[in-house]
Amino acid sequence: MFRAIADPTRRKILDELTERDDQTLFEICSRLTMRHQITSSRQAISQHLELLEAAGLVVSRREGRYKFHSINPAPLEQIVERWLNHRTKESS
Amino acid sequence: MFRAIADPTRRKILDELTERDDQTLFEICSRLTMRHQITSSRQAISQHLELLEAAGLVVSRREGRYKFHSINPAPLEQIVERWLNHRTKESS
DNA sequence: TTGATAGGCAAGCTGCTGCTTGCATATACT
DNA sequence: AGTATATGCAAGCAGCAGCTTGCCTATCAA
Repeated sequence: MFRAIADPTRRKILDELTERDDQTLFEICSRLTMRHQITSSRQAISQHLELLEAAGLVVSRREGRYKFHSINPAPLEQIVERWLNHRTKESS
Repeated sequence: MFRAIADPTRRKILDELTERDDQTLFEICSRLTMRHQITSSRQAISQHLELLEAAGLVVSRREGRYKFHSINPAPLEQIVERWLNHRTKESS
């Protein structure tokens, strides 16, 4: 999970999914190319998505030949709990 | 900064500094060895601390031949701002 | 001044990460 | 059935990250 957000391309993917949910691999690819000048191949992005999904940061939903991806920022709360919530302790 | 927390040893260092501030390199080394079974050399930990300091997550204070390290979790707020604060917007 | 302690610098090695390439599978359309 | 589209699998490769090793500097104590 920490490794997942260590890569700049993967962070851009999370940004993209934050802005717009339910995107397919090809949508993400084209939007990354258009708006972030990322020239990676489809397979590269696919592998990034696999890793993000394994980290629990992305959830996917299959629909026919399409696979829609959405962001799940919940695992990131670990960071808050671990290092940021030591003075302002609230309900988790 | 994201790369800084991608390494498990560096995360342990942050944990250690969260628990107890103002530690020297040797203190951190011995505590990592004792309590977390980390067998890395002094130089390895030194390099980790350099990276953490470059990321702004650790601040240091020189005192004679000692160098005291403390945690600064502020940069981690970026993560909250970027992906977690999109529904509950509060003053930071 | 000499020795011991705390830390810094730099080169070299190894394993892993991210990427590409090539092929395979599955679904939809006609 | 045949073709196009959307995605998956796996091998191979280049670059870098983390570690070690060896030596150097600086401060303190005797």
